[in-house]
Amino acid sequence: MRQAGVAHEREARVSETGERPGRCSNAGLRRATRRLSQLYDDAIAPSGLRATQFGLLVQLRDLGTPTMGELAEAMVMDLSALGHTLKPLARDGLVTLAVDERDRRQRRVALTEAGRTRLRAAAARWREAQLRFEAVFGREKAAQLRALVDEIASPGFGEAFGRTGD
Amino acid sequence: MRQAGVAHEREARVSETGERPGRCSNAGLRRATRRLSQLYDDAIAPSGLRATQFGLLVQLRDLGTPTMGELAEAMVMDLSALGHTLKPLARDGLVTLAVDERDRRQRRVALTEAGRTRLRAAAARWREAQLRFEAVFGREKAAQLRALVDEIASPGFGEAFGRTGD
DNA sequence: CCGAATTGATGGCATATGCCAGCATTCGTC
DNA sequence: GACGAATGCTGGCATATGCCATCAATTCGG
Repeated sequence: MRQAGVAHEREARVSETGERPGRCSNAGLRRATRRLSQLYDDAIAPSGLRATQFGLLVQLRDLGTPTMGELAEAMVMDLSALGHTLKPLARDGLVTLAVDERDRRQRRVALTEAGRTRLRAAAARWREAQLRFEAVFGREKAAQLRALVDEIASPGFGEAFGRTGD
Repeated sequence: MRQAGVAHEREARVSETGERPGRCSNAGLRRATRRLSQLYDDAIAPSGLRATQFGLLVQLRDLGTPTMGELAEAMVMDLSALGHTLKPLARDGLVTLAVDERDRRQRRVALTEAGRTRLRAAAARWREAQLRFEAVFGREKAAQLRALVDEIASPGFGEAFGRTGD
């Protein structure tokens, strides 16, 4: 029952245009992400992968042998962040980085056999977590949520918002 | 490097029960969070706060002088993670940690005047980002999204999902 | 009141993420 | 073909997060 009565205090000062923003979408998303990551992590951890790493490997499997840049874009992740994130996976022999001979600036990322094996093991646990989530939250709402976040993650959204950096 | 026969494999093995989980909700949420955090960060950064810190300070303002545990729960954050996150804020004099005299195990977190000032400055920028997000994404969908993530972040959800750790 | 169990927070370690400053490589141009 | 601009990635630094081991303080039994 805690955070029920705090909503009104900051409504007062946003009256000129009538545009009253709701609570922070970003903060809400982060909270939900922390919770959900913990739930998926608990489920996947025994396989030796974090939920985040699992997601990365899935994306990698789907893309084949993308360059770091391509993978970063697909993950909606900063290039350097991707590099850091790949390090423990490379160290453990789940992925490899290889210079692209066509363009030696680029690195091609690839799943190793060990990576595929690990991914399969994690996938079984992931599926349980996913089904459980959909059961508890509701398949309908889960689908709605995915549609909404996918739109935000889509390349077009960033530009529409006014990204100047790309 | 073989990669044939990878795409269909996950379709094939989920037929027994007919429950075919969709794409990973967790991964989707993370992608969206990265994107949105970047957008809010870009907007808020000039005030000297990260979007995450801003959210934390807002929560702190709303709670008053909670203990670390209370604040962590409200943020859906691990207690130690909260401790780490507070460190730069305390270092910069935006928040204080004080032993609770009633129970000396507990630390009470509080916003300093500098913290309130910084928060106000950031809030102006936040509001622009928030309005822009709602304009681009749609107020309706933004509201839907917040409702969905708030439910996931709510205390009840974690338990319903089968939290064993609490 | 003492010692054991419990609770609240910290410190160490590891991953997750992002920004910026290089470095290497390629591309374009003259 | 040399040179400067553009591109792709790595490394250093800082925050974001979480787990576990530990320490400190409180509570509980007896």
